[in-house]
Formats: sequence, C-alpha cells, structure tokens
Amino acid sequence: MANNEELFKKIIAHAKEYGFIFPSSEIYDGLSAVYDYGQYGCELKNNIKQYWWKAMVNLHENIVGIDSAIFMHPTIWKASGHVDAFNDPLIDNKDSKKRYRADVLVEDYLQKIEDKINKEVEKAAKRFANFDEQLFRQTNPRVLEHQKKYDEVHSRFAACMEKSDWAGLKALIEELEIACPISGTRNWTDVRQFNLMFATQMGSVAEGTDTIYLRPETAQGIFVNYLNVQKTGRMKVPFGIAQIGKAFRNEIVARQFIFRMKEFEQMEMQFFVRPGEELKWFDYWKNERIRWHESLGMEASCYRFHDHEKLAHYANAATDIEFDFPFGFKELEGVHSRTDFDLKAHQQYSGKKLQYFDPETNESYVPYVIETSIGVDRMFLAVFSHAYREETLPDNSVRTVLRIPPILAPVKVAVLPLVKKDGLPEKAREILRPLQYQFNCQYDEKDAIGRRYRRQDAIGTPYCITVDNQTLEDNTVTLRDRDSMQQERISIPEIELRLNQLLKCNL
RNA sequence: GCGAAAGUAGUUCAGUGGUAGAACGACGGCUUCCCAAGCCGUAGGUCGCGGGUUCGACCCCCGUCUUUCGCUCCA
Repeated sequence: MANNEELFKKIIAHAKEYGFIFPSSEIYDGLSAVYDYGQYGCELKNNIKQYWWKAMVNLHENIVGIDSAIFMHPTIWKASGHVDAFNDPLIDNKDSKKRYRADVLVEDYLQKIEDKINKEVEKAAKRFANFDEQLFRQTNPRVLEHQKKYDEVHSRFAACMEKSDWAGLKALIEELEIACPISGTRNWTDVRQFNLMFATQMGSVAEGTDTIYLRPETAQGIFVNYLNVQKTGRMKVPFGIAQIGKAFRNEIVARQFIFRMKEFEQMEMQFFVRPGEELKWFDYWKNERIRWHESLGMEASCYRFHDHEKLAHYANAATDIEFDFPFGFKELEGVHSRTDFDLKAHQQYSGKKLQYFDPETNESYVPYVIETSIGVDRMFLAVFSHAYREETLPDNSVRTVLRIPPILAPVKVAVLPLVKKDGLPEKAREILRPLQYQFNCQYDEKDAIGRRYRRQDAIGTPYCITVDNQTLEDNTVTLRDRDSMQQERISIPEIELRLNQLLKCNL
C-alpha cells in the first residue's frame, strides 16, 4: 500500500515534470481540485477523445454526436432531480469528527418511531384473534401518541427542507436529542448546505429566477435534444446520441489528483431503445464498452465489472467498469439502464411530447435509455498510471518509460540524427518533413543519442527514427521500438507505411 | 469543513540568528556511429505570503494561504 502511494506520487510528479498536467493557477498558489493539461497532456487527452468518438460515432451507423451548451434552462435540473437530490444539508459531530447528512439523521429518527408503531401492531396482532389492524392504529393510545409525535416531527422536518431552513433543522435535531451513533454525544456543528451544482447568473431568464447552473453531467443536453436529433437525422429506434463535454461538480472533498475534479470532462452516449428491450441492450453495451477498453492492449486484469446492488431511482440495471488505479479499483465508466425516467420527466416539466412513433409496431412510446458514461480525465489517469514504469535494464541502470498505447501517444515518432554533424541533421529534417503532415513528430539533435531515447521514453513516444552514416549511403534508417528498445533497419520510403501499420487501430 | 505534517533553484533536498548551497535537469559549446558517458561554460531563488521579536530573521513567535495524509458523496 505504502508502495503504491509512493508510486502514485511519482506518477503525479512525472505528469507535471514532463508537461502533461499542471495544478491550476499555480503561480497564485493554486486552485484546489482543478488541473490544467499541458502540451503532452492535451495531446493524450485529445487522442483519448478521438479514439472514443471514432469507436462510438464513426463505427456505429445508428449513433450520431452532438455538442450541446453547458448552460441550460434551470428547469432541466429540476426535472433531472439534481436540484433536489444533490443539495445535501450536512452536519458534523464535533466529538467523533464524523459527518452526516442532517436530513438523514432526522429521517432515521422518524424511522425509529415508525418501527415502534409497527412493533405495537405486531404485538397486538399476535395477542388478538380477529385483529383489525386499521382500527387498532386509529384507537390504540400508544400508537396514537407515537403517530402524533411522528406527524409533528415530520411536518416540521418537511417545512425546514422545503425552505432550506438549516438553523431550524439543527434546532430540530437538538430538540429531538439525536446523538451521534459513534460518539454518542449531541455536540453538533451548524447545518451547512453543500451544493453539487455551480450556480451563476444570467441576465434575462424567465421571471423570478436568473440563476443558471453549470451542468453537472452532459446527459441532459442529449435528452432535451433527443427529438431534434431523431427528426432531423431520420433516426430510428434503436439509436444513440454521443457527446463529449465539460461538466462541473462542487465536490466536498476532491482528492486523488485528476480522479475527482470540480471541472471535468465526460464522454457519454445515450442509446434509445424500445421499452422492454432495455436489458438486452444493457448487456450489449456492457460488452461493447469492455471491448473498447481491451482494444487498447492493457491487460484484461486491469478491469472489472461492479454491478450495482442498490439502484438509483431512475435505473433498473447498472454496472461500473472499474480500473485498477494505483489507489485500487475505482469506477472508470458507468453503464446504466435509465429506463424512461429522464425523458418522462422532461415531458412532464416541459409539457412537450417526447414520444417516438415506431413504424414497425405502429405505436408511440417514450423510449428507454441505456447510458454509457466515461470520465475523460479518469481514462487519462488510467492510461497514464498504467503506462508509467521504472524499468531496470540489464546494465542495472533505470529508465523511466511511459508505455502509452501507441495509438494514444502524444508524440508518435521522433526523428534523430545520430550525431550533430556530417550532414546528418539536414538528412534527418528531410525525412521529418513529410512525416509531420501525418504524425505528431519531434526532432531532437541535442545530447547523446541514448539520452534522447530516454527523453522520448519519458513522454511515451512509441517510435524513434535514427539517421546515421549508413543512411547517407543507402537511404535506410533505424526504427526503434519504445517498449522492446529493439531496432530494425528500414528504407526511407517505407517509413510512412510501416508507421501506419504499427499505429493501426484495433477496433 | 475538522485534525496532523510540510512549504528554500525547473526537480530532489542540504543549510546557519550575520551577504544563499549541492546534485540532477535546462541552455550554449567540445567530444561521441546507438540507449540518462565525459569535459568547459551560462542562466535560474524577495528562502509561500503578511506581521512581530532583534542592531540583524530562510532560521525564533503569531497569523494567513497552499499542498500532502486521515473522515462522508461520485464520472
């Protein structure tokens, strides 16, 4: 464990040292949980996005991509449940240092009262034959007392939640003498609200509100456009809409580098299917997505499925694809069967029909949705942390190498004159020029050749072309493989073809 | 948000109440026909920030900010 922690620190340091990821606003002391992608990080990230887009959009005739705005009508977040579900009031116990959701504390209290009532009912049911439960509930004095208490607390609780009256909620918790299950004390902090969504102001929105939220997920931009796309693209169910875009979440605690950030990027695809067929398609996408991951050539043991036991209110099946990060298996991608929850909700809130007419069955329905949702930054971290190696070579020296899948590597090929004289630099630049149109290339003539190879290893460049004296005689160069460090000699006209073979997509 | 540790060159770290150091890295040059070799040279720091004690603070004291580690949610 301690070893993995050390390794993770090295990975973070390497990411900064070699221009992949910088802490945001560093010269102003930084901005926590926000990171910037540097010159190589940006390339790697773009390559990841492109690899996903090609797999999802280009290789599926029935999937198209969109790019919806980050700003959306505020009611969208009411319909999606984000406004209500993610404004948790939190409270800390000062003695145990434990944090609780204040509303859950009260709900648990209410649950206890309910349990007491049920116990009374059970006891009575055992005692009397011909037991009339309804009558008992309406007349038994102890039940009535509990019920009165319950109603009283519940109505006050509901009022506090409705008005976001956190002082009132705290007063209620103190009055009910709710204690921390761990410390057993009632030494509470004030109730504070943590909003998942970032709010900002927009000049002229419909009366009453001018608060706009930065989207906490890209999915809703797809749902509210589903009919636009279906109609204008002449899409037939089943079909999918893909999107890559930024999303924003105000995390209480953001940790683990780019794993959990306040500003992050998602690659989502919502697949619209006929009701009743959702589980079939859920399985299809589960397989399809793991196949995508495995096509990158990282070991299958890096991934595992984690099926959700407890499902969110909108889902009827859900699984995570987890990746073996340096800090353990964590969620990388989610595949969810979201039923018709979102579209139904938008239909209700917007008052617009969001039905699809199915010409095959000759009926209209609100489609069910299978969602695949992967974090770009998490994918980046998966690729980057898996790629990072410190290898001990036969001569006992150590080389640091990024074994990034070649198709994702920021720089594909470096062209290097063996020495900086004898016309080799000129020859190397001659070779470089035509390659630059097709591949992201580097040219380097500084320092000894070994050092230059190591520099390329450190940024994950899969191939190095070296120009030597023999090149001047017979127009051949050496092609060095990053992982094996082996070289082969090929002729200059072959280079482009060979690189294209090596960088071929496995999808 | 709470508790613990840290903050000195690009990086890793020394350092002492009296003018700021090393290694690696970067840059320029010499050498070198294949894996961080060698030699010469150059640049780079208000010692996180603010205040206090002192003749004098990188060092002692206070505050503040940031980062890292432990506690609840998620892509």
